[in-house]
Amino acid sequence: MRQRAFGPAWAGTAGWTRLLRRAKPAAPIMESSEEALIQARRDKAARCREAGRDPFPNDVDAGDRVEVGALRRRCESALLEPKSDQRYSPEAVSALSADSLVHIVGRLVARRGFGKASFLRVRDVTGELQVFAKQDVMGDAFAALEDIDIADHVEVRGSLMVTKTGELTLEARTLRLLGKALRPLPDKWHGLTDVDVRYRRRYVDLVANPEVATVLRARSILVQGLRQFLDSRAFLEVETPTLHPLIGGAAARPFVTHHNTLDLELYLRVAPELYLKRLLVGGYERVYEIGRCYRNEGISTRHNPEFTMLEYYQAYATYETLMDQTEQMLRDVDTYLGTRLTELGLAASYEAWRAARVFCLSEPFARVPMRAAVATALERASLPPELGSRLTELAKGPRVEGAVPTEVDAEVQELRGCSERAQRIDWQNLRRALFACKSEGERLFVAYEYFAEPFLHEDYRSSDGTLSRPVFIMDYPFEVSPLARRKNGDPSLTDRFELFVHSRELCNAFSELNDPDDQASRFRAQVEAKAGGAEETMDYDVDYVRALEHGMPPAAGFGLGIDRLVMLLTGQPSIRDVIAFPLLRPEE
RNA sequence: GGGUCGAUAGCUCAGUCGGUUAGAGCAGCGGAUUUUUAAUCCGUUGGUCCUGGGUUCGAAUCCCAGUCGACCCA
Repeated sequence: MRQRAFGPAWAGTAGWTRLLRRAKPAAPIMESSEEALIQARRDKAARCREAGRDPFPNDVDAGDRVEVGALRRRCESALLEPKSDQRYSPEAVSALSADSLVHIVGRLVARRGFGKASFLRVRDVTGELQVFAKQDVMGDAFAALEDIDIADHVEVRGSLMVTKTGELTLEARTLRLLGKALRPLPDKWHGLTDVDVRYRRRYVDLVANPEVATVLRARSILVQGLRQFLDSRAFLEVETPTLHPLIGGAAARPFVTHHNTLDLELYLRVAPELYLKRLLVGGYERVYEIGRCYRNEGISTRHNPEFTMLEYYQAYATYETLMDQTEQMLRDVDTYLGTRLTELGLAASYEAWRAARVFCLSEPFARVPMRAAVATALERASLPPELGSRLTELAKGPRVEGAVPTEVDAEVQELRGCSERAQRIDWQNLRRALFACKSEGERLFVAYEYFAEPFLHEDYRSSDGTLSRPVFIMDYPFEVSPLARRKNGDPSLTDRFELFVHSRELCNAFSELNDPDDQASRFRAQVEAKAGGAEETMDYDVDYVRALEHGMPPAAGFGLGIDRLVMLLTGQPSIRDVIAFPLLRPEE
């Protein structure tokens, strides 16, 4: 794609130079306002060069550079009460700094000129600091300001002072351009709001909307927190292939690709599961992988075609062990997030996210078998309890909208009238889904999805009733769980749970199926389903069955969508808000 | 896939019932200003009104088709 956009790769440097020369006409033609803005900045860069100053120097001595955040911490004792006002005592600051020179670097984000003086605002990765540039202090160095624009990278050396409004300020002695920005930043007050442009030019979004940078930082912290949690429990982080010859590990449509030398059709992995369990066969008892998975599905506020998943596998554990561990893990990473953000001076963001949460992690999570969840849901909707065993009849109604009402339609009308909640059930799609079912297990799963899942946040509440309580839905039918171990005493179910937080699916885990013969029959069922027209199925993985035949220890496995975890804990409504570069249709 | 809404200056937005040369704020440029906080004041540059058709004496505005996006539903 890149090569098509920029010309053949072999064009080389000469080609580039020609292109650049052509792009810079002798007499600038202002075809648009944007070009004029860029040209003005080019002109300033040219002026710098003429004066012997490189607008893109590479000789910054960062040895004595101080981060703005460190500077503020250093001056913390000079803060006046209340400290939240961020006002400083001039005497205290001057006593602390003792007139020593301070060196900062960063991007110029604001500027207010006063003739022979100027207020600048410089931002580095830790924060922002005001700079006061005065001609009488800087002398000839003051002239450097003429070639500097908002958005440029600069370095400033000077001494700390406090303005009469109490703001900690660097009084500049020298100021140097470190990197010319040829394009302006968006509106300083309104920033960049066009959602499409924000995702396409995330580099601008991050500068214009600092809270975006905080969310992505939170993502990084959460991944770090998950690693710490697992590392401290003797898990081994591993990497398994993302190029798979077979589809396996999840019910999803894959991306297809091709290896030239092997002339091999390959799929981008939909899940790492089957490789991780091969490692259990090989003798590792605890492994995990945090990695990208790819599913060829639609794009929505909850789906991006590539997303990051944590999967871990623990030998000699069951899904019950993992439920306890999951509660602990979520509480631990949330605490870690708060701690780290506070250390970074971002406590306010964390507190705001936390205050806005409509769920609670502190109380024990609910644990509800799927059948019980359906029964409860029917009861809460004032629907007849025997409805759960009449699902086949429900599926028989005509599925075409606007068709002549039949007895079943009349029945649905009656059911809908049972309660306000019964009206909110998506009966049409429920029937459509039931119609496609080929087993009791699938019908139970569909009943759960339509009767219970959308209402979990209403049915399971914190002890004071103000927040929703996370709930483990347990014991999934084996037909929808082709890799999970059957339940002792009820082979129609599996030892599996999914965790829902405020009705959103977050985790999926189960005791692993390690009986190779049972696994083989499950694969066969998948293949039959595919032959029957199902699109989201797994392939029969002969090698995986062979691995199981070598003996896999009893184990439990766990999966968690990292993107969804970040959305949940940082209160982001769209998955695109927690992915730096979400998939978009190409420009033009 | 369906529905709703949207696209006007680099950014954020006005634009009446279809009617003169499409406006404002920010940014930019020129000037004034040595403690500002979205600084202020004076002047000023900048437009493929998403694209293509149509209706009309006349279209940013109305109609049709398309592109892209957001939200909701599937």
